[in-house]
Amino acid sequence: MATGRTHRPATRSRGIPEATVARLPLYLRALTALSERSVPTVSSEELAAAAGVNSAKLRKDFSYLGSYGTRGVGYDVEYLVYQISRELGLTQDWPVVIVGIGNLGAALANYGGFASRGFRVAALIDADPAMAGKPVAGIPVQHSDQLEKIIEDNGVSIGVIATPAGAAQPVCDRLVAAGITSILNFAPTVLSVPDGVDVRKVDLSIELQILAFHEQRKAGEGAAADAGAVPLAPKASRKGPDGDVPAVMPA
Amino acid sequence: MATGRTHRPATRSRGIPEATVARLPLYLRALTALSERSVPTVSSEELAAAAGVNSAKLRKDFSYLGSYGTRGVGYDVEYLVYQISRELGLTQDWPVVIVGIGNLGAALANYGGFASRGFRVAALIDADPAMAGKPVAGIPVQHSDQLEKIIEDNGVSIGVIATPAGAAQPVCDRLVAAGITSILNFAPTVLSVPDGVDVRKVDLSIELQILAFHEQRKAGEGAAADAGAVPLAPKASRKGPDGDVPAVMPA
DNA sequence: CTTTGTGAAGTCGTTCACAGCA
DNA sequence: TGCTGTGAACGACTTCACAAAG
Repeated sequence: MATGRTHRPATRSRGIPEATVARLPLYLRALTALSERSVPTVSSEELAAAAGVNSAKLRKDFSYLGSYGTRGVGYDVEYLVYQISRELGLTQDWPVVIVGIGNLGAALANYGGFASRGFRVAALIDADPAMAGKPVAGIPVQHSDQLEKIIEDNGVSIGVIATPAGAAQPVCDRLVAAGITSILNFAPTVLSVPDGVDVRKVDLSIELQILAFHEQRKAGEGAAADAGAVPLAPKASRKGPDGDVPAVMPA
Repeated sequence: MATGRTHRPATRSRGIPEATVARLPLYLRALTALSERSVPTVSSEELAAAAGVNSAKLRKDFSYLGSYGTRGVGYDVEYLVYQISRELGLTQDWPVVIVGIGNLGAALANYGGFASRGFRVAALIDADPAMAGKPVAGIPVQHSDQLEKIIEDNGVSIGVIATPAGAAQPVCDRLVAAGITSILNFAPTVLSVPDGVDVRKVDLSIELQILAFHEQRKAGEGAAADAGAVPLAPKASRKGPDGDVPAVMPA
């Protein structure tokens, strides 16, 4: 995901597998729900069901964090909430900036899931001067001239990019130059960043395309199920220059 | 990802690895950009760079689709665009419904990346009667009473859930009952669905939490780098009931 | 007797490195 | 000669299955 070399391929010490890290927020969510219902303990089986994974995976995941369970009993909910929160770094406050306050940027600014997990929207930044000063989610939008100053003044290390694709790389470069070391990218572009900067991307249309792939398979299931090469090209070459290649993208 | 058993674990025939499927949209995006610049051919090396992966992976991915390249030359851009589009099922039109027209739902309705890839927003649905009739992104919002009818009338098989967490499972159940077989879930809940229904989820706060995890590591890097157990708990048990466990979630 | 924690086995995915074709 | 296509080696993640602990 991250372009930069970061997640210690060497040093082999307390490395939690990436796949495990990606599931910790899931466990935390399930545990928080249990905590709110004042449930004191859970078994790996119950918690796994609530998080949508299987229990062996969950136990192995937790084993990377330490031995936090009690055999024959299960896990103490409050204690686990705390341990996972700490592991994820959520016991501290993370100021974030959102750059690009269009529909998506505004939705992100309004999104409650951030604040409730220790992420504080420190600033909203947009390139459109007409936006400047207008409050979104109660926070006044600032012009991108101020980008560097805002990041330094607030000690921001996480940036969210919600600009159009074309603006994403320049914005990214400025964020990195200003000291940002983690970026969540919603723009449909590959960002290049120096080593030491993490990038994660969320591409809404990619998810739909993956669903479409599987959906297509379902449709062609009753019919010609497994008759070798189903609708594939003539297998060998078909290297006709082009011209008859159907137009796919609606401009 | 999907809760239901779907992706043929047996039958071993033309199975494209899930990891490859997830990258096809990435390649497609890079190829589309090349196509727009009228670039006729690309090498695996160039295309890999544009898509942000390494070239060996890309070649292996393409090998699952067939032999679409020319040794010594590279890949024909237009031809590949077509092949990948077809493989993903994007040569057909996919009507989708978006349920939950809050900030996020509205942003999704306005998102250009859907329409440009064969996804057509067939309807916007919300439970709030006050929203009914109000146009969002040029499409009038319909009340959720109509949900089943809308799905049947439009032959919709893909649904997007952008409701609050509490409403997601009931909405999901209704979508499935009405014939939806693919769901993109933005609500922060685990959805349970019957076999044969695919669910993919996008959780905005999870991505930030993963970034925070790595960010935390970076901070503690210069200091006590690899001194065994860094800040971890007393290793053995610490099973005190609770009470002194720090509060983590700000209510 | 219940449920965790974990070696060992199994599965999936990535990378290497080179044979084969244009 | 240049670049694709792919077995084979490698590494990461998952699942199994059971010993150990409460």
